[in-house]
Amino acid sequence: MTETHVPIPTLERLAIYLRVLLDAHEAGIQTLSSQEIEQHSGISAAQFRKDLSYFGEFGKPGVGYSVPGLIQCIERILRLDAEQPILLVGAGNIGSALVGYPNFQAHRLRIAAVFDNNFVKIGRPFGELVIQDIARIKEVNADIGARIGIIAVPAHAAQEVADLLVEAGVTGILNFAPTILRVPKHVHVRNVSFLQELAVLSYHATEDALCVNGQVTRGGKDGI
Amino acid sequence: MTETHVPIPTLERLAIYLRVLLDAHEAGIQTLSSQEIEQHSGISAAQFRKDLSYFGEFGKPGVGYSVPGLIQCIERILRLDAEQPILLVGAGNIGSALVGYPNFQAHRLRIAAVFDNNFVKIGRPFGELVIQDIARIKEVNADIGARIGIIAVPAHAAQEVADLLVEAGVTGILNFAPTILRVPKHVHVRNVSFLQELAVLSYHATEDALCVNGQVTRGGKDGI
DNA sequence: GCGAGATTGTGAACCGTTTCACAAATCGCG
DNA sequence: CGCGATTTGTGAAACGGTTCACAATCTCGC
Repeated sequence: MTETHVPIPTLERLAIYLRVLLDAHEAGIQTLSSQEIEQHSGISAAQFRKDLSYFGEFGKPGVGYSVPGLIQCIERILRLDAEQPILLVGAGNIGSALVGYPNFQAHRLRIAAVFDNNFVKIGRPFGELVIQDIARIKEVNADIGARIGIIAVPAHAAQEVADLLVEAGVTGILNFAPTILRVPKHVHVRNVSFLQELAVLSYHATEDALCVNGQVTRGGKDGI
Repeated sequence: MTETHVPIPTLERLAIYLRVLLDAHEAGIQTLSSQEIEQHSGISAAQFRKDLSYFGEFGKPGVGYSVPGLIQCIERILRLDAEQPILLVGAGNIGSALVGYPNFQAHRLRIAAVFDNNFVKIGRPFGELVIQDIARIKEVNADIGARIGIIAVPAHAAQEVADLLVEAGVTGILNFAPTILRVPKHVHVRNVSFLQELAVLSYHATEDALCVNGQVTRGGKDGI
């Protein structure tokens, strides 16, 4: 375990392992081998061990991993051992789904404030929160100290919101708007695009041979 | 361009290019070079050209790519040239956000039916649709012929829904439930996990040195 | 028609992640 | 205690995707 850069895929899988471990813990299981983790997660035992090796040694040869112990370690790695406050921008459909999402709690993720720019919505209740004016986001986050923001606004407003989030001190953005965000190097962005996901599925949906492109694309004098 | 396997990341990017092209088309732009695509998409020009090379030759050296022409080609590749009907299972918060999502239309993706198992919800309107009994999904899809399904139900029900979707003829599943789905080899699954995304951001949120694991994890006689 | 300039398509090099395979560690049982 | 069975942690090999670099192609203007 050399103190090196951790691959993003490893971090993504860490969250999966954590879920498996929490389920096992719920079921009263005390120990799990990498083999058993593979069974429950669909991720190979070797991959699991390699992923953990970026952070240290957590298992016992011949035995496996202590479920509660590993839960604690992964939570610490992912900074989910203390409550992680989150700013949500956009009180629309997606924002609504997020504040109502039941699984955040178990991971100590908490949407601590909701913002919108629509003055009709500002002041209204939203889940257990009240929608606040996006203009006040920096001021509000001075109290909250959130490092993570979620953008759930239309594409045309996303960049502006991103700028505001960064200014408010956020270093990680979960972006639901279908746009490329420009942010400073120290800010991490993760995009969630339903369209992208469905497009990939759409490609696989029909297994017909793809129409050959040569003719179609090289026909007319002005190209494709 | 050898008829080879297309990497998933390439398909994902294809959807991004399509969005950029549609925007450009909207703006009346007729031609775009890979360099300009890079500007708008954040994806390198070389990557763009390589991605397209899996499917044929779509550009003209010295000129670039015809915007309307390339839109048509990518739509055909992604099977978005004809309307792609989709089955949605789960009339909760996430399902609600999806039927209200405005961007599907431009990509010819249409949620053609909504299902739930809650008899209180069945028969109620949901967006422009009416919630139907999940028990009838196979029967209903015999008419619709959808190849794509979306799972927006709690984790404990997800596998059962997946089985029903497969039986109804679906070959691609977009899964919002935090579970590993077991499906036949010919079915493609894509998982969307808010928790996973936020966990990765959470890891980066604090740049403190990670607590060294040696002591913490190897202390007690029963390991971690 | 032809040369200058621009841009594509793609084999080859590169790089990071995944998989493999095995030495080292631990446990249980006689 | 010592041996066999089990499982970890990790270098090394294999793999797959990305980047590079350049020949081939095309346009434009003179």
